[in-house]
Amino acid sequence: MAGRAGSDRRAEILRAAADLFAARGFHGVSIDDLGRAVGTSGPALYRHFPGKEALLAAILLEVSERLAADGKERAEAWIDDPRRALEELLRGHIRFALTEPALITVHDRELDNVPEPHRRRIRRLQRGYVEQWVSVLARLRPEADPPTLRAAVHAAFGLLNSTPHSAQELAPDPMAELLLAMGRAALLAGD
Amino acid sequence: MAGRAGSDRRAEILRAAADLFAARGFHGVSIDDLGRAVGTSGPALYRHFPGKEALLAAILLEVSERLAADGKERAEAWIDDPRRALEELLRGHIRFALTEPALITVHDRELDNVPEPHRRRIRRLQRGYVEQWVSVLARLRPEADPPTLRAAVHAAFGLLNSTPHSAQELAPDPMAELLLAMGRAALLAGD
DNA sequence: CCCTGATGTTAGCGATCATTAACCGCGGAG
DNA sequence: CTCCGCGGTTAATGATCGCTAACATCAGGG
Repeated sequence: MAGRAGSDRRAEILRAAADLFAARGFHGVSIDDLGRAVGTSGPALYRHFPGKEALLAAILLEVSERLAADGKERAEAWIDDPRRALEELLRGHIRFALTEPALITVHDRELDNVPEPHRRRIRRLQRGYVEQWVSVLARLRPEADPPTLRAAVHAAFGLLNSTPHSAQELAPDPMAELLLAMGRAALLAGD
Repeated sequence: MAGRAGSDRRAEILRAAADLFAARGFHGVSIDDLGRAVGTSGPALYRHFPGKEALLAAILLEVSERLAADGKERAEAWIDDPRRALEELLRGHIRFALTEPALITVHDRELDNVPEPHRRRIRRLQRGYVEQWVSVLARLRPEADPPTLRAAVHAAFGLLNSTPHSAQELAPDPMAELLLAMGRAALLAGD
């Protein structure tokens, strides 16, 4: 099945890189490690990406875009039902975290290693995603001020993103239910 | 015994190392960086620690011990009031996370870089700490099975430990209150 | 049939890394 | 006084790093 090998290569490299970066950290993975993970030599990667940092940037950009787009879609679909919108945001994020643990891990650990041209864009996307959650939550908790809501959303992300590290305790399905219940309760906790 | 002066230096090195490891990751910090952070040259550190990995091991061991000991103390002090025991566990962990963000960060990111003799001990301490929480929580939620409780505790740690990354949104005091409310709600969420 | 672009390979370059070696000032005990 | 060990220095070593150079293979179109 060598049919469509060419264009898949880029995605294959990014996936392998995300797994390795998640497991050992950006600086803990060498170019040769990355090449070996896709069955080539190290320098072969320079035919697809200009450098190691570009790999990381591509991973983070794609993740940030997916999260932001998905969040926007869900929030807008339930624009008049914030309770349901929050539920959908939670489900979407949880599904992503359980499906792509490596991406979630890299996404919230390695931003500092992305060089400046791309870092700003990734930050913007991340901030937009957070604000999506904040604006939904603001309608459910009108008494809370925005800084508190932002901190609460960040804390909830910490809860949801912890899955990759604790992983094997539970099967994906009950884990999703557990995270949903905990995330909802945490975000709606008055005090 | 020259205990005081020598051990000041040691503690100073460990603190600087924790800050750097938290900010840039274990592999992102060089021996020269570590030396510079305490006003000496890089190789001077070998007068106090056998190597870079030993620095990390010492940091993680101390943190794990502090958490485990503190958790045990609080849980046993309220052995007959699990509601209060959970409250105390939460407060203790939150205080630690807010007071020592670098230690918390290194503690849950860098275990894989600790070589084997010490890693096992650190893991044992960490597991003991988790079980402390689980056993308190089990009395508050008798219907839940242990794997679910363990996963819930890990998720709660993710929530509490996210502080260092979101940090500057809120002053420490309201942040502590927010985390307490969210952690309590998340852990007690029936479903 | 060759030319060319895409995608590999190995060799090598300069930088940086963790660690060791060799040396030194100094404070306090005998 | 002397000696010696503690805690520092600079220099050097071998490994590894990201990346570039130079070359190879091969498919397809003219």
